[in-house]
Amino acid sequence: MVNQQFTFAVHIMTMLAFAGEKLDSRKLAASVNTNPVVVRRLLQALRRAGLVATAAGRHGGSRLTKGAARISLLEIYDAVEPRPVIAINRRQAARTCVVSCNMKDIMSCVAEGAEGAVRRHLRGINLQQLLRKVKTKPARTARAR
Amino acid sequence: MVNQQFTFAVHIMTMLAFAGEKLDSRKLAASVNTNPVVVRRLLQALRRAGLVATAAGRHGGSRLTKGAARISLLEIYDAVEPRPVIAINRRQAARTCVVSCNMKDIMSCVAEGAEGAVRRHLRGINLQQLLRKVKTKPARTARAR
DNA sequence: TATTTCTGTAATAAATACGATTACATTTAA
DNA sequence: TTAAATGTAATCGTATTTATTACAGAAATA
Repeated sequence: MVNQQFTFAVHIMTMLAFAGEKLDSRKLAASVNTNPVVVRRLLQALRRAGLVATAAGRHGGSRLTKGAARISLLEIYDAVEPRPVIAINRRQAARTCVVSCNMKDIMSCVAEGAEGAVRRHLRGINLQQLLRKVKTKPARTARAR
Repeated sequence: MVNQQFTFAVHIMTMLAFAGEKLDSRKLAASVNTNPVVVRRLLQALRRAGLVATAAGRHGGSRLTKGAARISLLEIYDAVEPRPVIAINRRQAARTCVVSCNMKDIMSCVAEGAEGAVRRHLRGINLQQLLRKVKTKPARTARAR
């Protein structure tokens, strides 16, 4: 299964931005269609990144710590620390093969470039932009697929 | 387990470019440090993309169909069809939640942008550039990690 | 032509990653 | 004090990925 933590986290953040008030993990989980514990784990990561604040106990829940316009998708991306965009071969190189010995460095360079490209893309998008797309489109127009 | 097909494929292609001659799946597998069958499956994908030609039978093996300078990493990327850079939530949306109903479209847009950024990056790198890095650096200077 | 050495590919096993769930201690409001 | 939340560890089930085995087919060569 593909790692969906980033998607889940963006969904959670969008929900919090849209609601503009404290939401508990049960409500967030219902929207994402997953388990509250999964949401709480992601909220923990978002909290560590300073993006949300959480109140424990009765009537607890989480809210954003700053305005949606000031939160970029890159911040969310870094908060959940997803796997690299391009995985490199982690196993031992074949010592007798020049190519094999150099592949790790070569692919690391390629992977870093790709990672940077994704990061630049995400840095250019903020939560408020996503919010506008939610408000623009009523729920009943949701497409299949 | 993380998908390493792209890394494996680039390694294979770099080997073929470096060798400049037909190599069999056993030799390629030794360099990548994996099983010959894994290599043959990747060669099948590369063959379908027209990047390599394979001879069956005794003294068989694979070689590049064109010069390293004319093969971009994007072609290799497309040949192995890796998973999307950013996975989107595939499950049902919560019909009563406006945000939930819009998230798939919103994230698809974000994911497509990220995919495009990676593709542009890979399009700008060709096999010959990787080859130069191999030739520049002798095997004994390979670093740990 | 028989043998050897490759490839192609299916089938299956093993390792790993991911998300779901259960459980329970802790916190806070009422 | 109780109810309703969070925090977090532990475990399970499933999906994904790679490794391995097995064997049929192809081509070179003795």
